[in-house]
Amino acid sequence: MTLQDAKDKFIQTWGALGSNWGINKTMAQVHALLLVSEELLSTEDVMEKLQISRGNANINVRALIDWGLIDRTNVKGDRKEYFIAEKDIWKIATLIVNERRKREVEPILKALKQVKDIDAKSGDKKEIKQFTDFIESLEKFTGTIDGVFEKFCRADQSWFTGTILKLFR
Amino acid sequence: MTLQDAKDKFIQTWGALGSNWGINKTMAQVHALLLVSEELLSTEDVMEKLQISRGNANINVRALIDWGLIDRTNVKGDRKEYFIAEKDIWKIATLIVNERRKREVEPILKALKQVKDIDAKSGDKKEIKQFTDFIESLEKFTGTIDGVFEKFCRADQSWFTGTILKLFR
DNA sequence: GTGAACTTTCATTTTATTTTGAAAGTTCAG
DNA sequence: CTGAACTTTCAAAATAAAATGAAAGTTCAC
Repeated sequence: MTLQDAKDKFIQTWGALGSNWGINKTMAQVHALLLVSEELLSTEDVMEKLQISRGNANINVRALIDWGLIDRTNVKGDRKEYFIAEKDIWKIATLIVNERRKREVEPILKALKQVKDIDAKSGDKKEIKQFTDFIESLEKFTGTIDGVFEKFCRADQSWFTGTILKLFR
Repeated sequence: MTLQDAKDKFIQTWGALGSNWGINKTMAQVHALLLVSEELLSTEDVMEKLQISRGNANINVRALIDWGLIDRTNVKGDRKEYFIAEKDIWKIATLIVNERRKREVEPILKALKQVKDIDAKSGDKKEIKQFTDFIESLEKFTGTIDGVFEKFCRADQSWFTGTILKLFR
């Protein structure tokens, strides 16, 4: 396999993986492309290398910027925008985890809270308690896991590898 | 809001959440329905309560059984199959994490391994090293995280709350 | 064995998500 | 200002994913 084949294959694979994780295929592919590119790439370059339309390239590049996974740069004497990816795996992971935390945990907790507001007359007392107990255990669990991930994102890698990993042998 | 409204809303919410996590909407809804049902439900019941077709109900119930999230039971004097959900949040979480680990980590590692087999003549030596170094850091990271989740799944809740949670304050 | 009760399959239809590309918007050197 | 270079938007088209339901398959009491 040539280096180019390997890069292409990596881009395809990363794209497929993205789909399993709620990140769309093209966004993941653009990310992968930038991860394995030495040089800065413009929207034009992304369009050409992945054979996608201008709109599609623009939207996904923008999303990656929102997530903090890539940055805009400028090249002197050129009006085009160029993009570069954060290459440190630890940083990539914390950016992704943090972004999903922000987008998802809040709505979950909000929905669970709403669902606990039940008219006492609407059902058997025991049955209502059973339901609200379940929802509360879900709320508590969600909060706990969220806390762990939040700390994970704020922590630096050495604390994690030094302190945490030992416990997970 | 009546108890029934609350249950319905929970089912809808859980379904929407599922979509964000690579679990299809109906599968998540069937799961939610069984989570908030006191009694055993048959395929027929699931079809009726969620207004879905027999095929759809069957496929998603089967998937939930594969994941270990629900069990089949039999009722004496009735040939129908009835289903019941595991209700302990900790168990639910570990079942899901473990299932996704099994399904996803193996393919990732396999793909990354393949992509490292690069013909040395196909590119600048330094460039090849840069790429394979990156892939290796990804492999290492994936393995580490996988290990953490594996331990998480095997651990019991008290070890987690007692030992781990303290470190994540 | 037989057939009623139940479960599974899968070609077709429906729904949801992504992509396209042309047009509108923005920026800035001259 | 002006217009060329570039970026963003969005309605329509294409693609992908999920649901339907009728038919085929299975099981088991009699």
